[in-house]
Amino acid sequence: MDAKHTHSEEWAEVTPDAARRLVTAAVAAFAERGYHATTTRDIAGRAGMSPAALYIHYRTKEELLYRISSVGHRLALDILRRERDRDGTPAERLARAVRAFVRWHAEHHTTARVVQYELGALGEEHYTEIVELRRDTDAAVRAIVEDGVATGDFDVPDVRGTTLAVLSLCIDVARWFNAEGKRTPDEVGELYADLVLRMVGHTG
Amino acid sequence: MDAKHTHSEEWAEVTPDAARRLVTAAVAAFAERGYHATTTRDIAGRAGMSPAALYIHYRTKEELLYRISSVGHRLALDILRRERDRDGTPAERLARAVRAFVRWHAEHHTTARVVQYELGALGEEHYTEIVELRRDTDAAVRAIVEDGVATGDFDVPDVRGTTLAVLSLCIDVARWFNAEGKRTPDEVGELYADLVLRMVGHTG
DNA sequence: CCACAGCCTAAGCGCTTGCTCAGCCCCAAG
DNA sequence: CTTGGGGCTGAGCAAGCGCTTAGGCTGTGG
Repeated sequence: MDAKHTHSEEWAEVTPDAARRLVTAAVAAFAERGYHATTTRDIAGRAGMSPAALYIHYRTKEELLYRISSVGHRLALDILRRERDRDGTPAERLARAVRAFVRWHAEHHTTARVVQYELGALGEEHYTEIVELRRDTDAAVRAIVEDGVATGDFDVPDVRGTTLAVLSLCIDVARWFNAEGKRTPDEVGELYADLVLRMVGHTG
Repeated sequence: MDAKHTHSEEWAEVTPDAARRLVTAAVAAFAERGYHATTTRDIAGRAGMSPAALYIHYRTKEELLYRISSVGHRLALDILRRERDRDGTPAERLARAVRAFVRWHAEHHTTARVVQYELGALGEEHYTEIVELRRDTDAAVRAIVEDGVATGDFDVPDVRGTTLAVLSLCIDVARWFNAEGKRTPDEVGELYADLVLRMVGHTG
């Protein structure tokens, strides 16, 4: 997993070029209509190829979804882990983590939508693999919350429940965020960082 | 819209009996696999009928989804409006509204999942009709938040954004709630009411 | 020049989909 | 008993699905 995750380089690790074009086409289609309502012909068409070309790079349509889900989950997890491991007070680290995590979900809301809401379409083996990554995501946020409780900076009666709520809140940004709306990803990140600090009872 | 919305009477307004059996069968199937992955044969089978019987009560599969979505949205909206209009301080009213709204989403999480996450499969006319109900839902919560700001009980810099976040948080319960999990709907409602009061800066 | 591997397409196979239709059963009204 | 209509089924249609196959380009190494 590389350092830069800018918008244009989101799928840089997917090669060759044709395979990457298929991934971006599939993300657009899955986000718009959902996995099951998307046809392989639609994906191939958006990537400028014939339907058969898809099967040179991916064995099935589900494998395409798995690639997207796998890369997406790893990107999101890396964002949280990076902020968890940085210096600063628990409040600073939690605020930074939420800001970055929410910004990613807003900026890449099409990718995030597929990653977060199309899990159920994965095959059994792929699904259990992804669930593992989601447990790690939960653990990363919980670690920061627990640090804040230990130092006395946070007042959290139910750490697991609050962690779940924080993640749920941030993830759901992918569902409602609209690029044509009036809020920028930065603004949403800022608002949510403030709300989450309130949720953990940070008095500042 | 009637007073009681207990588990067994959720679809009491749908008649005749066969039409109601189809609705409950469709809710189960849509919640499990999603609208597009569910076949009319599966729905009819769960309701104990032949595939053709579905079309005596509903013109299309989409109309079944619309019925579910319409009834579900109205039930959820009524819960919020009832608490909005009751007596009490803004904090009490907001806490009660969140408790009841979250409890409904947890208890009826299969219905809620369909209602909240399968909107996109609705036809254009039905979709715009449902979006109207969702605007009303947002307005109901916002009214309570605004009351709290007016009385000085709440500290909310961004009313629209905070309202959006509160609703997003509550709605997402339908996605992750698991009936076999360790939290009861009541416990989740209690936790969430507390978290939401923190989000609106209620000092108590 | 040829050989060959990688990438691609046109055509289409087998199957499932949403939905239809002719006709049956059952029971209340005449 | 006859009539008629609502609720239902078995059979099946047209369309669209995921995916496969046979074969054609194109560029590189010998």
